[in-house]
Amino acid sequence: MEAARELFWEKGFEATSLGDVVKRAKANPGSLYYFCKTKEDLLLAVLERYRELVWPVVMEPAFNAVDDPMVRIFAVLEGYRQGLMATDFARGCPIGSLSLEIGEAFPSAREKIAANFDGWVGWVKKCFDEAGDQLPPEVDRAALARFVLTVMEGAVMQARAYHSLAPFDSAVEILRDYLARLVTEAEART
Amino acid sequence: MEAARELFWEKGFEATSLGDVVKRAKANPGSLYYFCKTKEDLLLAVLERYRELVWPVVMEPAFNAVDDPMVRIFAVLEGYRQGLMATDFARGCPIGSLSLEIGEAFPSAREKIAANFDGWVGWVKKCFDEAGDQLPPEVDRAALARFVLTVMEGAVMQARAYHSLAPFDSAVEILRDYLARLVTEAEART
DNA sequence: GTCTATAACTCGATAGAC
DNA sequence: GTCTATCGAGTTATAGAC
Repeated sequence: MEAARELFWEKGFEATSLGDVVKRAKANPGSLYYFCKTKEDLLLAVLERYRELVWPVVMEPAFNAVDDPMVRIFAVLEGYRQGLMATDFARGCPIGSLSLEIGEAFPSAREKIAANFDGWVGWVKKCFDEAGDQLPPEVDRAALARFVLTVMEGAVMQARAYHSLAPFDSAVEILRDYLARLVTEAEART
Repeated sequence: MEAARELFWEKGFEATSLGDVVKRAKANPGSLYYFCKTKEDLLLAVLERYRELVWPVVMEPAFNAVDDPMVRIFAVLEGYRQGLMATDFARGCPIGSLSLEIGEAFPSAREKIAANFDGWVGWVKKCFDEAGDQLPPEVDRAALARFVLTVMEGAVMQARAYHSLAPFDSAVEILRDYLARLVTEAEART
């Protein structure tokens, strides 16, 4: 299962054969079949696993490291930046990649992907909620949190295509500028 | 070739077999092989074709329909919105999808994907350049144009995952708010 | 529950006649 | 240049012994 998660991340779903999975897991085809009837089931299990991992792997480090909730957002994004660097752009956001690859092929997988996005966005929304009156009251915290995900996914995609952190950094910088303008506006209001 | 382009768009690269391609094209395996030795060659040809299509398909309609370069940006984004609706979220940005699916598998394809992104961003940058002093002078037009691509890709990804235009519309709305703030700042400066 | 062996099929790629 | 036929490898999935 962990082997499947790694391989889907590295090579994608279709490009990973069940043979690859059993080989990586040092198991046998029969054992895989015992736990998981089809490749689609394996994908669903992997997506469920990712949902459990988003807090300990992506969010918790940022929440522990940074008190200011508005700054914490950028610690989360910095995590993805580190991931890109550590893998030499070979791996970005596994959910984003699977999202576009799966498309309409497996509706149940698509739902689990949406659930993964919801979980991610939920944590970021918590930050914006916690920020309180640092943001103007009329700003939609949920929409803003989703926008952070939007920017992260688009930025990771381009960084991988170019093998360069420049598109990622420049996107984060513009997001930072936008949030700073919102904060400035909230301050001017008081 | 056109058949391959459609199928890579609909199902992705790995999920499309050369058999699918010859069937869609009503051709024979031998003919495909005559023009294109490998599946990777076919992918490169498709990506090259996309580079030619970005102006007539994506940009030209928006450039013809809208004079104001800052408004034109949103006509481009509206085109993607229409595409999502017309295909019931089955197809988004073909380059974005191929980008994440290919990853490191085919370096030459990765370069062509980056070239596609460059082309797209180039047209949007033209709009910002044309906007002149509607934007503050210190704003980096190239980075801002790339940010529009970032937002579009992230927004299309989520719209497809949720089968809903809401994440797309909300991202575009926030982008619109950001650009409006830049314009307001430029006006205040004069 | 885990192993070996393999069925049933599809894949990309190609040879050789026309 | 386009056809038919097919190779050999790799695919998902499974049966049946241990």
